[in-house]
Amino acid sequence: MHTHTHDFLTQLTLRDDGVPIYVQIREQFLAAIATGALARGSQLPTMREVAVALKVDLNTVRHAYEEMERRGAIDLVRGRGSFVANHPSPAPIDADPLDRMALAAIARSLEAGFAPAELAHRILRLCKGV
Amino acid sequence: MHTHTHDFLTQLTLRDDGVPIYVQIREQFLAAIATGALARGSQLPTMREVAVALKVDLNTVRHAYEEMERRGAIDLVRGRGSFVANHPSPAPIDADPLDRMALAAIARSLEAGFAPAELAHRILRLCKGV
DNA sequence: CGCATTGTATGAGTTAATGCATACACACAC
DNA sequence: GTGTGTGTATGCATTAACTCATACAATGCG
Repeated sequence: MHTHTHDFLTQLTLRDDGVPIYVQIREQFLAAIATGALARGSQLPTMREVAVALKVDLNTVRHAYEEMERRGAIDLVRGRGSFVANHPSPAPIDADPLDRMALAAIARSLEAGFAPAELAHRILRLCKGV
Repeated sequence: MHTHTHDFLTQLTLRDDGVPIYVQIREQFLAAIATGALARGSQLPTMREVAVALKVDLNTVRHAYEEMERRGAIDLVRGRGSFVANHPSPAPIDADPLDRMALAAIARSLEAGFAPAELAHRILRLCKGV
C-alpha cells in the first residue's frame, strides 16, 4: 500500500477541447519528466491510480503509458509498476531554427524562474483562448 | 483569383502526435488571431485553400472553422468567405508574467513562420531528459 | 443571365478513441 | 502456496474523426 498517494496524481487534469485523453495524459507526464518533477528511476503512479483519479478507462491510460515507453521515456515492468527511464538524455538536437527558438524560450523561462514545460503549456493554452 | 495567396497559409503545419487535425488547424488560427497576425476584419484563407494546402478534407477544415465561429472568433459568410471577427478583442489575457512571456513567444514564433503549438512541443521535447 | 467562388450539406465507409467487463501473467511479501 | 498489486490482453459497443464524392445555396462579377 502506498503511504503518500503520488502528489503528482492530484495535479493531473483533463481539458475538454477535443484533444484525445491519452494524449493529454502523455503530455502531462512527459512534461513532468522533462522538468524533473518525476525523477529518473522513480515510480510513476499506477495505471489504475491514474484511471481512477481521472475517471477514465484503464486501457486509455495504458495507451498513454505505452507511447511513453515506445519513446524511451519510461519503463513498464509487469507485476512491479512503471518507472521513469534513467537513460542519459538521448535527444541532443538544436540544428533546427525552431529548436534554437525553443532553447531560447527555455533559457528565458529559467531566468525568470519558471518551468519551461509550464511556459509550453501556457503557449498552448493561449493559442486556444480565442 | 488571389494575387497573394495568403502567406499565413504557407505557415500552417500538421503534427503527427495524435491531436485531431481540426484541433490543430483551430489552434493555429486562434493563435494567429490572438497575436494579431490575422487582423480583425481581415479575410481568412478559403476553406478549400486550407484543405488543399494541408491535403485534408474540406469537411475537416470546416469543422475547425465552425468551432472558431461558435467561439465568436471569426464570421462565416456564405458565398463571400471567412473573416476575423471585429468584436472588441475577446482575449484580454496577460496579467500573469508567464502569460506575457508565452504571448511574446507566440509572436516570435509566428513572425518566424512557425506554429506556436509546434514551438511549445519543441520546448517540451527539449526539456525531456527521457 | 451566366458563371466562378465560397460556404453549406449529406451519405457511405474506414479508422481511432473511449468505456465496460473480464480475464491472464508476473512479481513480491507473507 | 496464497494473496494482493501491477502490467497485459480481449471482446463488444458506442461515438468521434477523417476521407471521398457529390451536391446545394448564396454572393458577386461581367
